[in-house]
Amino acid sequence: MKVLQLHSNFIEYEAVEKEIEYAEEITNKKMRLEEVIVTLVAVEKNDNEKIADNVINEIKRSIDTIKCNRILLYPYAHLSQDLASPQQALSILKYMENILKNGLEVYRAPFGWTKAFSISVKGHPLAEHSINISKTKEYVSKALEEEEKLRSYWFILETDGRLVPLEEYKFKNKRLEILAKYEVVKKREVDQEPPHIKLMKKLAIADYEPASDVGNMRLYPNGRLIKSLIEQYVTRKVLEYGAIEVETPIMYNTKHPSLESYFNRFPARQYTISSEGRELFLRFAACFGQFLMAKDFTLSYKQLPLKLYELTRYSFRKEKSGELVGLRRLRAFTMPDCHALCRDMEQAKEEAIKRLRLSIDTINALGVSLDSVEVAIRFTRGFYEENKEFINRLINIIGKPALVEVWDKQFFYFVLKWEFNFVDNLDKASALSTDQIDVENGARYNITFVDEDGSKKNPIILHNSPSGAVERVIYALLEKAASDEKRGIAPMLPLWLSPTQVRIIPISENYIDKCMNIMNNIKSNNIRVDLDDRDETLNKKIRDAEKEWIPYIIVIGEQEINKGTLNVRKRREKNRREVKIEELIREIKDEIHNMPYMPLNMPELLSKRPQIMV
RNA sequence: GCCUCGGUAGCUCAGCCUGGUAGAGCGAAUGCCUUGUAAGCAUUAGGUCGCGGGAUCGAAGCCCGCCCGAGGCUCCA
Repeated sequence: MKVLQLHSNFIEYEAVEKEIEYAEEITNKKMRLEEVIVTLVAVEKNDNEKIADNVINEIKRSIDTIKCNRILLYPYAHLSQDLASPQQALSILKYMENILKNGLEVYRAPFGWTKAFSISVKGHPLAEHSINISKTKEYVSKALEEEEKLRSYWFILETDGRLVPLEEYKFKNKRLEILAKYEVVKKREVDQEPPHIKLMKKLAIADYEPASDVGNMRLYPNGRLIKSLIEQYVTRKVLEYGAIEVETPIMYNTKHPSLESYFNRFPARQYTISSEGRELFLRFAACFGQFLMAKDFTLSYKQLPLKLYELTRYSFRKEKSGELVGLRRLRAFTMPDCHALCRDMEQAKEEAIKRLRLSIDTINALGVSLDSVEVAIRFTRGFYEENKEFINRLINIIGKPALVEVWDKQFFYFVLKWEFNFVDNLDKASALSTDQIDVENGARYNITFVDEDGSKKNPIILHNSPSGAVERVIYALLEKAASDEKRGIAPMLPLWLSPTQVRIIPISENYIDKCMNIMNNIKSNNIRVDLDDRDETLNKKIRDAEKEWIPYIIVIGEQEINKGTLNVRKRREKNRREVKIEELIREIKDEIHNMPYMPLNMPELLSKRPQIMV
């Protein structure tokens, strides 16, 4: 709604002729008012009573300052390019008139007439005031709306394939029980903040960015380094599995037919932006881009399964503002997204098994581990009846009981979905790795391959994120560290992810040169090493290094220089020992094995570093 | 969106109830100290107390309005 308020000495208008069919019937064609706030109003397409309420509040606010309580509502279409229908506009105008009458002297010029008018506007600074309030259009997918009506049946799937109704199951695993309650009852009362939020700030990994939208984080150098290493590892893993990496746009036209219907099958909220009259939305996964690309491929059954991969930086989901928590739940996040186009259900099932193994390997290597994750599998009853053996294979590989949700009919685009849920220190569950068997989008996006008999067919598509969102992996690692700390274990990140792996501390500035030599030696072995050259006491430097969770601390003084050894303090073992430099390098390289390496993401001298957090 | 809490120095926070010269610790700068495994000492700089209005001789504090942020609830990667 667009409104222009004019504090006037007088206005005179005359209704000349009906402009539209819906014009109001009127008695007084001429009108003159004095000492009045003329309020020109254009009602726009998406306006409703709630918006009208907001406008009324604005109007009242300015009236209070002007101290004039006579007001003329004057329909004035030319304020907007995006008008509501006449019926809608008139009903909202009448609504506003009624509300405003409560306490004000309100007149309304007739709607739907061509009018002649003269006006004399006062000259004071507050005499003219414009108001523009409009609904930010939010698309809510049908899937999201209908999900609420969805009827689910819950079970626990035993590793021998037995499906035990949830209410009959005796839980041996507390976390699985937590996940089950979490999913089924869908309610948890907790009033603490999750421990990873303080940690992500203290370790200078990530923080909120008030100048952005909520759920869009800033990543400090440590966070960028950690995230980059995880991204590299997952990407390498997926490429080794045989996927082809591509890159696709992050925004799409809402009017595209495939997207519009897909959108209505995916339960998520979107960011939308308009540009040159088009409505665009930001992707919530890499599906669209990859499918739109795949439909232009010429494919034979011989080339299937075809695996496409993209690391989406970013995927956007406009979660309700109150749902966003630290690194657990974001509006912009990075997600590896790997689709496999399969010839038929048989091939899809074979491929799904491979991808389950891939996902298990991936989270194990990342340091989250299958042990610290609870599995949920969801499928339609029909799929289960026909594929019991396949589901047995899944649970066999997983090797522990899983929560099962069964739907009577197919509600989403997939017939089966599994995910690994990390349960945190406050018993909150959130999904990491996932895979889905999609039987709709091949046709929806018109992706085709030529089968053995020469006919064109649509592939079955698998949607796998082997690690889940990268930010969420970091969240899981921090929550694990916090839980270690609670149990009296020194918290730390996996060695390959530690921003500094080795810190060298000279006893005094006299040894800095020698330390530089040692540092360069270690660095040449692809180990992240830095040097605390600040003018602080030894104790202070040790303390600071411990606060940063640095896995190896080396103190260098006269003794070490003379002996040619290193005095190493190892965080996890809380001990000190003397080793030769080659031994230390060997030990570290063995532990990192072949996980990715990136150099230090800060100056190697601490004295040259900006101080980021307390 | 709803509920709750919050916004004071670069950071963490005290002061607010009961109005009267704006505080501490950490960090920073400078100097002293030259260190043997989790905080050495001193000095200095640093604030539009989120914004606007009201009542008051006087507001960080009381009243009203607004803005911003966080956590929780529903959900997902």
